[in-house]
Amino acid sequence: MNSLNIENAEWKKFKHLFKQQDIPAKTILLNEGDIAKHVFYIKKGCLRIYFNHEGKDITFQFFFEGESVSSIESFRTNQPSLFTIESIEPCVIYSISKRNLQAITDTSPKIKEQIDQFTFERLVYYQKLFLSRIKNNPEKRYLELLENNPKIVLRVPQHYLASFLGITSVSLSRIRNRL
Amino acid sequence: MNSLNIENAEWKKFKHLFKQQDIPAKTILLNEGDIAKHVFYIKKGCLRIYFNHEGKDITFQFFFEGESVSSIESFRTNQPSLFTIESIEPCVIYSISKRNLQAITDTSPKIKEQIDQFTFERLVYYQKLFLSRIKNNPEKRYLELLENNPKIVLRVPQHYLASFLGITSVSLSRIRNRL
DNA sequence: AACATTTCTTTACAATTGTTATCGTCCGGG
DNA sequence: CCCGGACGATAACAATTGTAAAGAAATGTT
Repeated sequence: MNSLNIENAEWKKFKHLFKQQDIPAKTILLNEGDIAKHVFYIKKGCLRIYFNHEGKDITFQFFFEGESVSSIESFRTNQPSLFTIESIEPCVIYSISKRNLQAITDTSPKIKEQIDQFTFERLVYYQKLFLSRIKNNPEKRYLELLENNPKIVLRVPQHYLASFLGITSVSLSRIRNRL
Repeated sequence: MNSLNIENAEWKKFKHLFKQQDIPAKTILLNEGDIAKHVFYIKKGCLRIYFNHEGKDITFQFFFEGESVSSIESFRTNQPSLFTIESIEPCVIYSISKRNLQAITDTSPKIKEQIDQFTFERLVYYQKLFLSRIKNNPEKRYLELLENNPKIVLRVPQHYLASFLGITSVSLSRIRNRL
């Protein structure tokens, strides 16, 4: 899910079009309000995406090794991104420009197909997140996350996690305490 | 948004592949757990999609005239649908089978492109719903809905609306009373 | 090593929501 | 025309969450 594995044979042909970036923690790769012009692939480390709401940062997704990240709708529509992409840990990132990715999809229908599939999987992912919000209260969402994505719980600072779960870190503390 | 307008020139060529259905209120077009084999276009009326959670129906989207509906991920992946599609009012529906839609997309790259765009727009829609859940409390979500989609508020029974907003109908009553 | 910053926990209080139940209204079927 | 079910409003109480503040623990920096 949400993986666009660029480390297979089909992609290797285009490896020269990717630029490697070694970045420290808390580096911003895309700012909320800017137009996305790159797609990022995480070779090592983890990222979060968040937006500012009434002065507070709200984190709403995490990404790890082997996953690709972009403000997919900004990238595609040239509208300002709704969120910021930032590293949580020091990372090794492969980035590709829109122009170069376009060159690839024009050359390889197979890769275009992969990207459409990637887009589709994000649809399903957001649908599931949305359903999880509707179905469950914060405590259940936390337990669900523990079961389905323990690595997120283990690896990510707790206040980001709380934000992701839609609660305050105070409330998350209480939930953990109850269990 | 979420519109796949099948009433333009490109689609008219394939009109014979659609079947018209006149259905009363509370008719189920697709059952949760079944595999979606049709896409529905609403000529008249409105539909909701919902799933059962611990004995209760949870409504999570409404559709009106001019919109297309399917369990898009079930349709595409042949997995059981996560939700039921049901009419709220008496409706006139045009439905098309997967087989026939396949025939169309194989013939018309333009329509394939439209469907990919439709899929993409649903991605953005779910993302926005998800963000709305994160950002706003139920009262704000209600006000946001009033502003952005007043027709939903006016046209849909209140307990479906409450379910959609992620609250009980009791709580929605209170919110309306406060305003 | 010492200091500053960030992160996490805890407490007390206020506000919101859920639950359960009752009651009134509306609408459609018999 | 009456009756039953669906729908919406309201009340009382319990449970959960948010807010604000303070302090402890962990982390990073110089």
